Amino acid sequence: MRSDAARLAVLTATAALFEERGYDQLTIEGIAARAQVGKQTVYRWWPSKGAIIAECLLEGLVLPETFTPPDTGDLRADFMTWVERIFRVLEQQRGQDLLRSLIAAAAEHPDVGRRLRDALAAEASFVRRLRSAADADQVSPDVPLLELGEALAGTIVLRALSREPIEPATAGRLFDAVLAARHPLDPPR
Amino acid sequence: MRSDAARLAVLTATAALFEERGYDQLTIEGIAARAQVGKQTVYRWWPSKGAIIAECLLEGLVLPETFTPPDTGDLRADFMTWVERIFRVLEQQRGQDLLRSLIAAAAEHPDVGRRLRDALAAEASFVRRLRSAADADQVSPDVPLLELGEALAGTIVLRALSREPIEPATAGRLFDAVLAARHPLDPPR
Amino acid sequence: MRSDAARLAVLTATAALFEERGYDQLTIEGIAARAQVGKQTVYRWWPSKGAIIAECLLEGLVLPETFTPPDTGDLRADFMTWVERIFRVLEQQRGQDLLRSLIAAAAEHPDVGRRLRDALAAEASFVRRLRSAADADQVSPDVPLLELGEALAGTIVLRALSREPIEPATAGRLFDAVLAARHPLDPPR
Amino acid sequence: MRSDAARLAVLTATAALFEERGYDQLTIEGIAARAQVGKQTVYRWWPSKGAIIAECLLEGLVLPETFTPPDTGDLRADFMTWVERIFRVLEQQRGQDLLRSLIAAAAEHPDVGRRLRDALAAEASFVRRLRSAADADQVSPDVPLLELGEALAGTIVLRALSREPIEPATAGRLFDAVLAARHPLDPPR
DNA sequence: GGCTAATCGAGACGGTACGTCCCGTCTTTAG
DNA sequence: CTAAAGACGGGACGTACCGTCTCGATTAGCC
Repeated sequence: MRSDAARLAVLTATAALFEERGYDQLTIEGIAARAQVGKQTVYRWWPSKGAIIAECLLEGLVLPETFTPPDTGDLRADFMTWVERIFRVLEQQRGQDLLRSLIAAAAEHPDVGRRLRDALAAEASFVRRLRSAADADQVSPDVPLLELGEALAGTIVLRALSREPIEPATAGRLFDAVLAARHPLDPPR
Repeated sequence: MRSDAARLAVLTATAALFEERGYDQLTIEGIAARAQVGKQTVYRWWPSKGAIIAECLLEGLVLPETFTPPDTGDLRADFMTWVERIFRVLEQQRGQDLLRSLIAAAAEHPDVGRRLRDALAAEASFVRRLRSAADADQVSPDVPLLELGEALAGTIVLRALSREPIEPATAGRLFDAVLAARHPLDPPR
Repeated sequence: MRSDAARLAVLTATAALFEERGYDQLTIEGIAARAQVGKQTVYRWWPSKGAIIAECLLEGLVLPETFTPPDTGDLRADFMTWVERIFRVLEQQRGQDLLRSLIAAAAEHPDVGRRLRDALAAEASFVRRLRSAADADQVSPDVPLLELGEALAGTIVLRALSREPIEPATAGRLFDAVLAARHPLDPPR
Repeated sequence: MRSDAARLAVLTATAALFEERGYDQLTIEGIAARAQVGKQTVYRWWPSKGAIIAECLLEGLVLPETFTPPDTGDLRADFMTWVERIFRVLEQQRGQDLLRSLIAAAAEHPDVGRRLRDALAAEASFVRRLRSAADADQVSPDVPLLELGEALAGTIVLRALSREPIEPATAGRLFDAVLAARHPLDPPR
C-alpha cells in the first residue's frame, strides 16, 4: 500500500526544485534526496521526472493561480488584464524559465503537454472568459472559442521559446484582429 | 581532415542523429563518434548540443522545406494547403517527434527558439503569404500579420505539445474567425 | 503456512538457489520469494544468509554424501578412492563452484566454517577412516590423525581456491609422503 | 593512455580500505571516492573488486612480508619459527579477518586464489625453505615438497575458516608426522 | 622545403545521474 | 492474530555522458 507521506514529500520537493532550478536541472536523485525518500520509492510510482511534474501541475503545486482571467463584463479589458498578468510573470527571468521548463517537460511527457494546454488554453484560462462572453451574447456564437484560446496561448508559448517579449500593444492588436469584428464592441444598446 | 570537413561532418551527423533519436537522446559523444571527429573538436566550435541544432536549422539540415506555403492567389486555399502539408508531417509519429524535439531544443537554447519562430511564424512561413496578400490588397492593411502568423504557428506548437490532433475543419474555422471578416472573402471575382 | 513448514521451505529454497547460483548470488529476498514466505519470516529466524546455509549444511541439504570414504581394509586404496570421488565432483565446474561458494560462506560466517571443517576434515570424513585404521593397528598410534586430515582437506580447499586441478598422482605422492613411512601396511620390503 | 597516478591511487586506497574494513565491506564506490578517482576509471581497468585486490597482492600492498620463513640450517626450528610468525598474525582478530577476507576474495576471483596459493604455499613461502633443505640433502629427494607446502598452508586456511586456533604443539606434531621420518638430519641418533 | 605551431582523432580523466537490485525495518491485509 | 506480501529509507551496483585534459600524428603557413 502506497504511503501518502512519501507521495506528498516527493511532489513538494519536485515543485520546489523545479521552481528553483528548472526542468532540466531537475534530477530524480535530487528529488529523492530533498524529499528524504528512497530513489526506489520514486521509481515505484512515477516512470519519469516528467510524470512527477505532471502530477504537480494537477495538484496545483506549480503554476500560479494568477493565470485565470477576471470577468468584469468588458471582454477586451478582461483580456488585456489577463495578458498583462501573464506578462508580469513572463517579464521576470524566473517566469520565463518556468514556462520554458514546462514546455520542455511537455515536449517529452504527454501528460504534461495536456495539462499545460488545459491550463493555458482550455477551461482554466481565458477560454472560460470567452465562453461566458459568448453565453452573454457579447460574442457572435460562431466564433471558435477553443481555437482562439489556443491561438492566444500558442502565441505566448512561441514568444517564450523565441525569447521575444510581447508588448501590450501587440496583445491589443491581436485581440482586435481576432475578435473586434466579431463582438459588438461597445455593447450596442 | 581539415576544419571545414569536420564542421560539416558534425552537422550532418547531428542532423541524422536528431532525426533518428530525437533531441534528448542526442549526445555530444554520439555526435563526435558518428562524425568521426574528436570530442574536443566539437567543443571547440559549439558550446552545447543546442547550438549545433541551431546551426543545423540555419543550414536547412533539419526542417523540411514543405513548410513554405504556395501562392495561388486564393488566400484561404493557400492557407488550407499549407496547414494540410504541415499536418501530413505531424500526423506521422516521426513528424510529431521531430517538432517536439525542436521545441525541447528551443526551450533550452535561445538560438533554436529564434530559428523555430522564424521558420514557423515569420518570413519563411505563412506570414510571407499573408504579406503578399496584404500587398495585393486582398487583406485589410491593419491586420497584424506577424501576430496572426504567430497565433497560427502557436496553435500548431500547442497541439504538438498536447498531442491533440488538428483536423482540417479546425484549421478552417480558425482561419475564418481570424481573417474572414478582414479580407473581401472570395475575391470579388 | 505454519512455522515448521516455513522453516523447511526456506531451507530447501536456500539449498536449491545455492546450488543453482552460488553463495554470493544468494539473496534473502530471493529465498523468501522462492520459499513463498514473507521476508520477515526469514529475518525472524535467521540473522543472515550465512546462518541459513549453515543450517542447510547441518541438515545435509547441501553437501553430497559422497564425501565419506569407503573402508575396504586397504588404507591407501581407500584414500585414493576417497580422493577420486572428491575429484570427480571437483572436476565439474558445478562442483568447484559449490565448494568455493561454501568457502566464501565460511569466510564470512563462523558456523559455516565450522561445519565445513567438520564435513571435510573431521569425523565425517577421511579422518574417521584413519581412526579406524589406527584402531586396527594399521597406522602407528602417534600419527596425528586430525592434523593429517586437516592437511589433506586443506590441500583440497587451497586447490579449489587457486583453480589448480589435483591429479591422482599428486594425491598418491602426498599420501605416501605423509603416511607411507608410518604405517606398515604397504608390503614391508 | 593509462594514468599511473590513478592506478596507484586506486591500489593504495583499496589496500587501505581492505585492511580497515575487510573484503566484503569493500566497495568500488568507496575505493573510487577514497582514491579521488571517477568510478568509471576503476571499471575501465579492473573488472571487479577481486581483481583490484589481486593486483594489490601482486604489488605487495596487502600481505605482510613476515610470511617468508628464516633459513638457519635447522629445518624444524625454521618451520616452527615460520608457523609461530603466522600465528602471531592470526592470533589477532585483525590478522584472521585479513586472511578470511583474502579467502573470500579468492573464492570469487581466480587471480586472487592463485596469488594466495603462491604466497602461502609456493615459492614465496615455506616451500622455498623446504627446497633449500632438499638441495642441501637434508631432506630425502622424493619428498613432494610442493604438496607438503600446500598441506601446511591448507591447514592454516582451514583453521582460519573454522576459527579453530592452532597451537604450536599441533604444528610440531604435524611437522613431525610429515617430515620427521624423511629427513635424517635431526635425529642423528 | 623545412620547421613549428596549431589542429586533428582518439580517448582517459574526475564527476554526476541514471535506473536496478537488495538490504533490514515497518505496515497493511487476508485467511 | 499471524504471516504473506510488499512499501519504506538507504546504499551500492555498473553504465552513459558530461566537459576538461593529455596524447601522438598530421598538416599549414611562415621563415
